[in-house]
Amino acid sequence: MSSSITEPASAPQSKSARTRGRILDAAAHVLSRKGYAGTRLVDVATQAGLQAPAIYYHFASRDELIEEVMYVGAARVHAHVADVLAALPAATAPLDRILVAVEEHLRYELLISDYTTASIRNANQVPEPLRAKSAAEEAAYASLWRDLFAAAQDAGQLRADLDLSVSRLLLLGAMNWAAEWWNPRHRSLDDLVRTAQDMVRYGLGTGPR
Amino acid sequence: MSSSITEPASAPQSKSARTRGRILDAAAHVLSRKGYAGTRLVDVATQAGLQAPAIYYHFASRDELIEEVMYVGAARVHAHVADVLAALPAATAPLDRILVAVEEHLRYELLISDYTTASIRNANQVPEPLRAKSAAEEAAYASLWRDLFAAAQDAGQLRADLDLSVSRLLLLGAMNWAAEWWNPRHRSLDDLVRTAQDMVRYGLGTGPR
DNA sequence: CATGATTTCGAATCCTAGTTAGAAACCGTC
DNA sequence: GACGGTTTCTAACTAGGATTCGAAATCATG
Repeated sequence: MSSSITEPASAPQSKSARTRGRILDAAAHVLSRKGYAGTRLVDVATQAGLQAPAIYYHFASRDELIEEVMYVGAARVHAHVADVLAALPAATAPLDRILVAVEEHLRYELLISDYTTASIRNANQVPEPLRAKSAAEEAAYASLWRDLFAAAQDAGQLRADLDLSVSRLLLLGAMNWAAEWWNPRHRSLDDLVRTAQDMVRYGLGTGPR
Repeated sequence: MSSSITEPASAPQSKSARTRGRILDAAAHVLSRKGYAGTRLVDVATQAGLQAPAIYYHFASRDELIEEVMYVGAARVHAHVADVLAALPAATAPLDRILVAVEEHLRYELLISDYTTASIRNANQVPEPLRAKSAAEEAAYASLWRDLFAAAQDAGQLRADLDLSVSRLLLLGAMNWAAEWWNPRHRSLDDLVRTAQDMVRYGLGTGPR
């Protein structure tokens, strides 16, 4: 019930809680690949190693399951990036904070979490009622980025004429879209991170080349 | 039958051809919003102003209809951007060509075509067999961009150390993702275009600030 | 190891949506 | 304004998939 952010995959938890977690993982996996309407409980169950009806012991309905995946997806990147930023030395320059956020967002999205790609890809596909919880989370995350940009511009580290809103959305888009093409086998994540950071440094920033 | 790229919405064509076009338009509309599995023929029919079974007079199956939407979506942006580039003075600098391509891709995607957003959003959701035709088209379009980037780097207009492949994909991603958030009511498309171009000019290019 | 609670399963139900068939409506043409 | 072809409709048919139900299996604990 206390569907907090659901521990990534560590806590020893009760038997039931772990099965529940396995179902959520499976749902995230399927949802991120097949989309909202394409997510069948049979597939989720198979992936989780049980039969479809068993899902109903842990979730009231398919929609509730999906709603939670969407929420967890949004909440986790947010929490992860926020944590890393909070751990930074207070003196860290605003632009450097953005660069860190870029790196962490990309790594989390591409390495860790089916949840995040599921929530990203289905943000506009899931029916309204299911979006409430995750939308709030996304808004909060957007806010974090807005603050990062504002701080950087105040510090004169972003071009003064920059449209903060548009450039922020373009940047997030470039990163989110990476899930569509990035492939661990062909590309180094380090290169991707570096290239994205350079796009910020040189494309948005005021520093020297 | 000669499902070429299907005229955007002008040609006087036969009665039948126009209904067929209306169905395709409707399918693109629904597909871009609901995803592959969520695209119901009833919705497509309603949107096109007829009953679901009527669709079968023009298309052999739901999948065939969707396959064509995907193909047309990919083909049209490609054709549009290619045409505009071809009409440019031969002397146009490589970097300027990229800026033009950025502008045209964005305008086409956001203003003209549900097809394009449909094909973009569902590229990874549509089952393999349906992807063949559109995938080929997308590959050709990717190739166009690869050439643009290569030419610009050869001309010394892109940073020499730039990872062409990764930066190209990030740029395309930023643009494709714009369909998820850009709203004609709140944002000016001109601002978006300008900001995206600046990201290229300053973020990837070698020119002066 | 017996017992009650927890968890999962197989079978059945019900609804949705793709598809088909045949009948009507429409359209241009003589 | 009747006729043959074209286009669309209404009324089934069917399969897939969410959900429910009650029985089985599993588990923890005395």
